[in-house]
Amino acid sequence: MSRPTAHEVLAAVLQIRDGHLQVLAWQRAREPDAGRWALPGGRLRDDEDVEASVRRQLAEKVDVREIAHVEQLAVFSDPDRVPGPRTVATAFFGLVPSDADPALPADTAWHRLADLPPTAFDHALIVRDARERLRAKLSYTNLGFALAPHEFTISELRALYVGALGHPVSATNLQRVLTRRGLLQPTGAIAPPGPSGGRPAGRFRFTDRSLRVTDAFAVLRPPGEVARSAVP
Amino acid sequence: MSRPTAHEVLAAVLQIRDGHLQVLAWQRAREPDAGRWALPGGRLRDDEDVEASVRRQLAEKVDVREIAHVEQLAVFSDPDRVPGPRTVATAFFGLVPSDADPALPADTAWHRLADLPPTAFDHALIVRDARERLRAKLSYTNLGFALAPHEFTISELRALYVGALGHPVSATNLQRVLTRRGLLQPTGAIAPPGPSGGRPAGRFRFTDRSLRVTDAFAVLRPPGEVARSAVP
DNA sequence: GCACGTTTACGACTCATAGTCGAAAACAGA
DNA sequence: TCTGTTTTCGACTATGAGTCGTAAACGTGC
Repeated sequence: MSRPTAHEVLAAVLQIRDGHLQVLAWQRAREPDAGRWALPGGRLRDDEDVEASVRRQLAEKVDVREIAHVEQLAVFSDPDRVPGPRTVATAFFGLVPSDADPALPADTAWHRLADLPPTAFDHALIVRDARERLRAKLSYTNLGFALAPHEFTISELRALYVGALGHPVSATNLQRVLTRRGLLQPTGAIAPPGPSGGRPAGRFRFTDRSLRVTDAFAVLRPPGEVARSAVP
Repeated sequence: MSRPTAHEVLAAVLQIRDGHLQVLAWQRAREPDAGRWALPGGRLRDDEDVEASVRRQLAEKVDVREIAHVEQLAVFSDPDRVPGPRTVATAFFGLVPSDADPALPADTAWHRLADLPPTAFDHALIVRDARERLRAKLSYTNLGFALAPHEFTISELRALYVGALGHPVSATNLQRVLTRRGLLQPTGAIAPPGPSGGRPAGRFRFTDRSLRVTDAFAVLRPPGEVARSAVP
């Protein structure tokens, strides 16, 4: 009754580079959509689930050890989303810390989201969803850890948040809020001052490098709890 | 290279009934997993995307007009999640307002999440994810609208939140927070008092019956904005 | 060395939001 | 009319967040 339906995975891997949010893409050499930029991914194999599949396929483009966070985004299943056999895609979103600069194949490059070249198929939708997910989760999780190096100064962290959110962020409040919620720790180390001098900045790290959600509505959390629960 | 992979959709439809969170399920008559309870769903057709598919298949179990909210949950893709041909499932989660009591087929019934009968395949995982999604979204969205009737008293609304969250909720704070964020409106109407008397309660409604997110980290929203953005 | 510009750190003040408590209002039933 | 119930609403307090200003710690040029 049905023609064969393939299943693929795709990943929008984001990183703050040069203060701007960028996405990893490769340029298609063959039709359809030759010359356009596509997200890493490919067909789901019989012996792997979608998480394993996206990690395997990302490994073909970058050193997966550089990827600090990967999560499911959504399913894209429009019957005509790609030409040829019907293909349902599970989209993922990944984050690479700003200090990583993984080696890339010749056809692969980073592109600013604000200045994206022509993209293949419906991949621009996936990139848009990934950006929205990132912006939302920065607000109620510790997801900043996946954008930041292991150690950083508050100024550096602020620059990452500005790049990801696209609007000014107060360094004082950022530090206070993250500290109060127990997400941030001073390392004791001191960063060397910049070229134009200035007081040397203290270095910090995130206490957790796995996703944690913080509170929203205080009313709606169990009474007496501090509301800081881990997420699998 | 690959054996055929089917794609199905499944939905965990939740409702607060008798003050408890319940899920819609039907009892399988045939093997595999005969006698166990399964979520509504079925195979994805060639001409529909997953959203259309889940709505079509839910319509076989309930009046879809009663379903106030549906959203994607996650993909379940373990190669052995079901016996037989490999099947990747896109799981959804749906909400039915507490005043709806849709007619159900003979094999279909509501079950309390706290007291779930044996479930088929990996459907218990989907139910668990749905509950977690509901609890989280109640805290930073207006998702309560999908649990509540069009009009309700604060006490009724509080009971719904208690049922969904599983812990006590302050009626005063619930009203104040929802009102402050512009999610709640008094209708002017007055509800009749209960059997044991008491002051008649004012009736309220949600200003929006589509999903809206409210703020989390105030630091991380654009300066000067009230942070109340619609979500598609 | 010393003044100057620069950058970070941090305390002080103020406003907004949330948690708690208790009194008053509005009903039913005896 | 009195009592018990339920809802409503104000007052008070605690905490979190926004803003500002000043001090600390550097490099540079004189």
